[in-house]
Amino acid sequence: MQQFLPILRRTPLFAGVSDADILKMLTCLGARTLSFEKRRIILCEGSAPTKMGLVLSGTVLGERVDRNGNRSILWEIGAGGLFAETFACAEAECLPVTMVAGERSEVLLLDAHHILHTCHHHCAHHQAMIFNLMKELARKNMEFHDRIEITSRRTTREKLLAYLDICAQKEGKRRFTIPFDRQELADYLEVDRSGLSTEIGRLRREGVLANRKNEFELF
Amino acid sequence: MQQFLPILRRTPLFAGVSDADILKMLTCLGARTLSFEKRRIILCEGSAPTKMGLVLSGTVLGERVDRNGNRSILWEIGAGGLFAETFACAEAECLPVTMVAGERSEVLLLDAHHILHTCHHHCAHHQAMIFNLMKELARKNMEFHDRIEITSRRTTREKLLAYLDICAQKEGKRRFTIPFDRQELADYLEVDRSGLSTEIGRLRREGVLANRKNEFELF
DNA sequence: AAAAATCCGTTGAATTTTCAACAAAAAAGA
DNA sequence: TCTTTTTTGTTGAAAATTCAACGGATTTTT
Repeated sequence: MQQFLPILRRTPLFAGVSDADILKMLTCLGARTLSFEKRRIILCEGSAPTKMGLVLSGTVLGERVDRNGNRSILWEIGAGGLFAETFACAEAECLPVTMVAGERSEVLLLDAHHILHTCHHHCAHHQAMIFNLMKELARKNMEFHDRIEITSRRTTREKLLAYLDICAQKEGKRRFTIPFDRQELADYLEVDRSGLSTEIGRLRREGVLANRKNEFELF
Repeated sequence: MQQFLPILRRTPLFAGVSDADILKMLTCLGARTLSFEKRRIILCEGSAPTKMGLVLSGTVLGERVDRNGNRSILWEIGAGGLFAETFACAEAECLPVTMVAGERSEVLLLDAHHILHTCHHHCAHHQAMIFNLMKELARKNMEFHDRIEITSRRTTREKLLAYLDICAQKEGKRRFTIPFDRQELADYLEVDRSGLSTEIGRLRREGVLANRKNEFELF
């Protein structure tokens, strides 16, 4: 596990915990690392949320598919990010989403039970971890607001512009690369892919933006 | 505050705390009760999230309005429910939503600072409260999934049916009363009000459901 | 380097939503 | 009770989305 310490240190879950203690806690939490190829399922909708995950490398997508086959992407989680912590903390009956690797990725899976129910060895850190989890849950909750800011718009054009605005804001530049391909972007915005392509073309012709593949620039 | 104990006891924030301790904590948390007429703003978008709220009676709606004047309703919170805890816990810069009274309501406002940063008097309960908050944040987070299950659908008809299905499931009956009027329901589903009315009429004619005002029955 | 698979942009037709306006019904107020 | 206000249902026209299909471009695999 040693090799992952640089990432684990910067993780919300272990904020303020020393390296030595992180390693101790990992065994206590039943941590194990796993690798996944692109598109492979990490946690499957309907399964019991007994584990939460931590992205060591690559990216993980949270998605769901409705009966009509429309996929929605809920999160895109990069290295250092947590996933499935919500369902573990809520002690939900079954996962309402599927977590898949967005690219070749390594993840750490932790036993949720050991996080929620105090153990005897590391109680001092346990309280810190609960606090960290609370902060992280609040942050995740806020993230939904960005998504609602986007998906509540009525037209493809407005959704796309709202999304790009938020990206530019987060990046601090008017030029940035988005982490989605076209289909994934459509599934994140909850619109039709072809309509999205059309709209991007239109905005480009209107001089509102420029793009080459996933690299966008707003004018 | 005595008169509100029956509600406060059943509140997620004070789960497992004795009546006497609840009362002690209320003063520690700078609690004060306020009354609001229907439609009155309780917390305003853009203000600093220094307080979180607890519904003592009535209902509170969380909403936001985009530049085109489309309102989205994010939550409908009944007696005993918490609100604005996310922004307090995330220590956000400003509120991204507005909380308004859905009807004549009484609410308790608590200083967020005192919840996140330990005080000397009630540390034992403080830890319990952090844990309760974590659970509540996770639950709120899960609630978003119901809303996404609804708003990710592409048509008004599908959104409405998804919503009614979830209502029926929660209620455990095929007959139930929804907490929204037509405009509010449209703003929750993020569709056009007139289109929603048309769709309800169509579903009624097709024999899929029956309704009288806000009382629905699914067949 | 060639072949296969995937991704992306475009198009047109069908479906659906939105918007504005209006009237009936219901609720609130005088 | 009567009046006023608010809510709800309807309609038709304009706008937007979805869907299916296709070809070219790019990437991956062999």
